[in-house]
Amino acid sequence: MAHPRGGPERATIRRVAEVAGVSPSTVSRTFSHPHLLRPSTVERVSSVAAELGYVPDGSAQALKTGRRGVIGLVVPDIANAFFPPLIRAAQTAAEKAGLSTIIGDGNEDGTKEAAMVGRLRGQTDGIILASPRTREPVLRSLHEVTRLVLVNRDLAGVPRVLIDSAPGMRSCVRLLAGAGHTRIAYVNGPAASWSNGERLAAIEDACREHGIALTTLRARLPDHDGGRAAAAEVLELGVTAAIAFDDVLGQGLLAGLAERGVRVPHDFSLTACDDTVSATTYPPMTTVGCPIREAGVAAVELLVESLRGSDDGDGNGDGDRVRRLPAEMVVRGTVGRCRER
Amino acid sequence: MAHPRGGPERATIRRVAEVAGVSPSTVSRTFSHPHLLRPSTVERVSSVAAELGYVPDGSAQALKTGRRGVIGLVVPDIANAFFPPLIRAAQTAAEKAGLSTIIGDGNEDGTKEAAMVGRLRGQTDGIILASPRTREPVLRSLHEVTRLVLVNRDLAGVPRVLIDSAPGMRSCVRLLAGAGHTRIAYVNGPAASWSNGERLAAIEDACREHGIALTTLRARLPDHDGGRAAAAEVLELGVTAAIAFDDVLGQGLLAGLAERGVRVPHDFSLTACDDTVSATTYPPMTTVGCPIREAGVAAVELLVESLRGSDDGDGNGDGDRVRRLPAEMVVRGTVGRCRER
DNA sequence: TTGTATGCGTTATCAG
DNA sequence: CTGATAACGCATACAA
Repeated sequence: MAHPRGGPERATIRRVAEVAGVSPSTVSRTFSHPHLLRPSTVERVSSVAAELGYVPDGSAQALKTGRRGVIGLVVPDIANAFFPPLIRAAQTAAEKAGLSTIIGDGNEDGTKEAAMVGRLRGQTDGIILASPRTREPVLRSLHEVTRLVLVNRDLAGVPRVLIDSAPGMRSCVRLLAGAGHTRIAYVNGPAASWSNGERLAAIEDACREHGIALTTLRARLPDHDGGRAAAAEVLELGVTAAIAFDDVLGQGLLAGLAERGVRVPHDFSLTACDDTVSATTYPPMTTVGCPIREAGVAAVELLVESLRGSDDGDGNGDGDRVRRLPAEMVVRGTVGRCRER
Repeated sequence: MAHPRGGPERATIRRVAEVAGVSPSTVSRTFSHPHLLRPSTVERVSSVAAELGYVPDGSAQALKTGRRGVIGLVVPDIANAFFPPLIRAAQTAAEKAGLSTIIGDGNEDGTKEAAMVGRLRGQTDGIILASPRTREPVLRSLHEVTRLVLVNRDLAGVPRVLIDSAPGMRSCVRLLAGAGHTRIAYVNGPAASWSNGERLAAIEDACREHGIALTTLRARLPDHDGGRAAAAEVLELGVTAAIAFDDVLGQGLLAGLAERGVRVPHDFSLTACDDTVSATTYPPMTTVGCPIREAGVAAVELLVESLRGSDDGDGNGDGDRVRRLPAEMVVRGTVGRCRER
């Protein structure tokens, strides 16, 4: 009915030109450079175009101009609560720059991730890789052939935005120290995660400074169930507080503790990182508020810069472009005074 | 460094042909129809292409073939926990069909949503609209000019997949009735939501059947805080159980009840819908497990069918394509025997 | 099995 | 301010 056969007959620039009684160039200019045309012409052509349901064919535009108007955004796992806000912010920022966003899911797998980038290369103007699991040399060779921006991966020479969770992590340790805790545990995140390394280092450092004994462990999987299972292990350690790699793990820990009758923050203290779900736990969780949205926007900005930088023949912009965004602690309700158990 | 100026010099099919000592069409066939070529030729061309970092230009392919290899997926809010799993599943299914996915965020705004679709129209082969907030006539006119698939919106004539939460909702009412509850409340979701209407109707029906008195209310906003605030209101109603439109609202309710010292399920019973976060609440929430991933896959399948249907000149497929996916109750720990308060 | 020629829809360049 | 023309990179019909 709507599409009798062969799909909707897409109106072309030529058809609009015919009906409007102008040349194809004029139709083109109506959409790309209306300021070069007499207002009345723009008006007339526009209305004809609307009537015919004409939309410029992106493929043809891309072929001619070399700009596809599409960027790629590859994340390890769309369903991980960390990424949707980032995606949303990036997508909005990109749209403002007239860019659409293709999402790629790397499935927490560096190889798949790299393959995605390879695929996307032919359909996009540039790609943002968030928390890439890809190995460094591969990442570098990808950067040779595509405009790349990294999020939370520190690779000199590649434009990148880094969320610096160290200050927030230090604050957490300080908060725990102030509450009298002297033995705490850190529950690690994914091994391939740059952020995990950074967080661990900051915590180790702060613990040294405050004379706190730190034990580290790794959940079976860095997800909710992993955290829940890790609760038992944490309790056996004889610590009075724990810091989780991220909110998901923290929330799992919280559930695991509740299941075992351990009341937070009365009997045990807990902090996490990211502020993705900690406002919705009960009790609300003290965490480190990562500027996830800002990171998404910054990544798009870097990419857009890089895109523009290649429009003029000038090859500047050689500076090592990095944007560091500090993450600060958000105090909620999961830290209490130390009580020996 | 990597991109001296003018960006990475993209290798073209012609350049590969030169280096490999074959004609451009042979290079083309190497990628599109390798079976038409002598294996040794494919081998040689492939290696040259790899060396040069050649990737077929999507825009040129699209222009020539009329197939862009990209579909659009527009959702009201990427950050809403309901959509990431759907996006992920759809994206994976699309990839298997050789399609990339552009995500659009409609910002819970029908007008923006429609504008997004208009924009995406020129860059995609078809668009999936999940839980569209767009008004029916607009949706219909969009369908005139683009291949469209709807999720959770029942518009005759437009291919659509509908998650039927009615059976699950009925089960919830039955479960509550069995536990002795005779007065319950339903906390509504977004007014423009088709799903909310369906759920409410099913609950009303089941309550009649079981002789349960139903009160309905609407949270300020259908989010976590809205649910938390609604807890007070629900308690004043004098009901002994509540059903929330979705998990997010339910989780908020759970938090609000906990804050007021009401223990779930001992003092009060609660169920929700979607199964997005209810496995991670404490206690884990009894809910209705919507086949979100299946819906995403089904939507892609419908779209792919529709895409293929227009390849051959045959204009069949006029049947009203609908896929209904039943949602069943998932029992967890938030329903207990009725205890008058 | 491979090469040659043409055109997809658009925009940039150049004339007028 | 507007029109004619060529070319973007590729896939295909046709020729060899």
